Amino acid sequence: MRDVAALAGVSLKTVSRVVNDEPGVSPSVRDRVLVAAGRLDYRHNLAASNLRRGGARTGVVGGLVQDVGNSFSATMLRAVEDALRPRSILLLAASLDEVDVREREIVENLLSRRVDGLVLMPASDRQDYLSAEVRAGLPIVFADRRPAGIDVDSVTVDNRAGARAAIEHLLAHGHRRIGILTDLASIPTSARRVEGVREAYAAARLPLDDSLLVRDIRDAGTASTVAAGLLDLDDPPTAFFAARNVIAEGVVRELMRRGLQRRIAHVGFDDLPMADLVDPGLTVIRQDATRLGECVGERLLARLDGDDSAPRHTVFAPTLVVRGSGEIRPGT
Amino acid sequence: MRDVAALAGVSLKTVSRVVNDEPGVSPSVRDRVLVAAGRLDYRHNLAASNLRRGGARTGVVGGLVQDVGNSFSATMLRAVEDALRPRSILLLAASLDEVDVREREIVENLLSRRVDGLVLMPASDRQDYLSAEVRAGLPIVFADRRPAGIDVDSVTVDNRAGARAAIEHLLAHGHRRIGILTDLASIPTSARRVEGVREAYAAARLPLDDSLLVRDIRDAGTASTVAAGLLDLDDPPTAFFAARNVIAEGVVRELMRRGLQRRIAHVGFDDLPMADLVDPGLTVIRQDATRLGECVGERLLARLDGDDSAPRHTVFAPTLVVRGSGEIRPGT
DNA sequence: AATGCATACGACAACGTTGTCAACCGAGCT
DNA sequence: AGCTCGGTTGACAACGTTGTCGTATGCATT
Repeated sequence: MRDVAALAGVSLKTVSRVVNDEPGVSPSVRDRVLVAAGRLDYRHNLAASNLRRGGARTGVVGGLVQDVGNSFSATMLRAVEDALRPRSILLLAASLDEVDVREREIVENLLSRRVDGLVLMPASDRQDYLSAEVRAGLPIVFADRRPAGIDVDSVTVDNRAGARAAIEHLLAHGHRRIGILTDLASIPTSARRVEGVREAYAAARLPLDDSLLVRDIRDAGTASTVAAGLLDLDDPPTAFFAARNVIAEGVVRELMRRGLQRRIAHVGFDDLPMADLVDPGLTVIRQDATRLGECVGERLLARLDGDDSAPRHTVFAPTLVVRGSGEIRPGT
Repeated sequence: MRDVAALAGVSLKTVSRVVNDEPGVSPSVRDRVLVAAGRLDYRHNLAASNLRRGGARTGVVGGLVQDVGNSFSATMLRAVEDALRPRSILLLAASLDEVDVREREIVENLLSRRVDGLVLMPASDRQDYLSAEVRAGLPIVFADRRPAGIDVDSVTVDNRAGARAAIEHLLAHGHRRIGILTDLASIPTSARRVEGVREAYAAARLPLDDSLLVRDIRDAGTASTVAAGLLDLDDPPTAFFAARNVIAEGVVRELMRRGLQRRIAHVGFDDLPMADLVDPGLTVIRQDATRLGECVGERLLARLDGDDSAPRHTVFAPTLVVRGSGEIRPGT
């Protein structure tokens, strides 16, 4: 900027006025400055500008999700991005992969960068390390998971009710032995779904065979292997509940491999792009990632606009989408 | 920081030494400073630090893709993120949606923020507005599309060869009327694929019926509609080539709706998560988004490490994945 | 006792900006 | 001629840090 000022024969402040489109600069001077800036490849330094302007906004919010590449996380992030675009707020995105120390590290990093807000799909089980920021009024919105240890906005899905609906659907179709494949037990989302499963059994006054409940499944390949193991039991399940999208994918693959896709029922949690195109169509508990993301974005903007009302916890009800796989009766 | 210094009864510089883990601070003073910092909710300000340290790194790179929510873009970004994580470099992600002014705006914004590098899946047809940055040595890597107007690293797939392989595969199976559904003609990627189609026809000395070539298809719904229109012709196609993942999804859906999925052949470009699970399995030209992203990340790191060799253009060969839908013969 | 030396700490300037305030200029007024 | 006034422009400090250099202290050496 100093060089531009020198080349244009004006003061620093005048260059500042020009790059900020402030009034009170004669057209001829403005032109001289712009030419000089162009010739010197000058770029305005937003960091210095933000620093000088004091507590002003940086125009960046952090978006920490489970996996930027997963369709659920990615779709949600996209919706958040769309909500922020009108204000030209950028998104600093990162994947946590359920690793809690990574969450801590990245959050600290983002806070040092003075992000204007945080969207968090946490990997940790408590987030009290954020309490200073909460006190300071930093906008934080939890996505897909509830905060623990601090009280801030959250937008989640009723996982318990969704899982319960899935199991009730299968029970209603006559199934009594249901293979239940679920994610890391440490993830609250996953824990809630297991609770929903137990609730459904309890409500139906039926016993849940714990040997059919397998936890800590992280990818489609493992899901296939686990499904295979259950199918090889002497008394195999007549139905599966896959508590996450990649798990459902693995189960479908194993059922197809064995040609059992029309004989073993299957309900997934979380929709997959082509779930309606497999045969039979995959019955799922759908959670609308776009709607969730929109709501997260909305909350964040409200907080950025100074809304300091009590934290709001929005819970969306997931919906059962009937497509065929979940309506197969035992012994077909 | 001033407050922390005052509370701890030390100078600014000493606090700076403590927060930066510099040597030469006695344990007792260090403790006093840390306690004071904790009590005052002090956070180190990275922007000010970077400013003072001069041209040092900001630890952020921009990642501009077509759509953060699309599986191809998202998977690629994820791979880039993984490559950058060991250096704790963060990714500022944004979707361009093929809107070229948005690309300009966001890139300018990122440059003002002094990002350390740029990953760009461009929406514009020329990027000469970046030439000053190229001259200045800013690491820029193009993903999935070649740069135009500037010369920087790029990592792409051979779209022409991929499309040609798809058409040759269908021609080899006896098809002569192939419905070709493709994305915006203005996207170079898309244009290359159409070139590949023409090449295949030319090599086989067969005429290409332009009425079967439909461009500017942006989503699965439109793809379904277009496929329906072609199927309703007096002389309908016996095969489809869907030149992008969402288009393939739409075509599959329409074929299934009409129960034609075993009678009309279909080859897609770009894999879909469950493409092997539909019946018949979807034959595709697969491009490995993860591998592409890894390569982009690698190039970026090399440039960040000072590699100033001539720009490298890595081209991956997409592979034909045979699953059934592409091997149906006409008149089955 | 005088010297050397390492260790711990602080004063100050600078990074690239911008808000504040003062200075200048020519035009229009009394 | 002296005045005010709106429109331009510039000097300076400050934002929160850190690199440089200087100073003070304690301790071992001669």
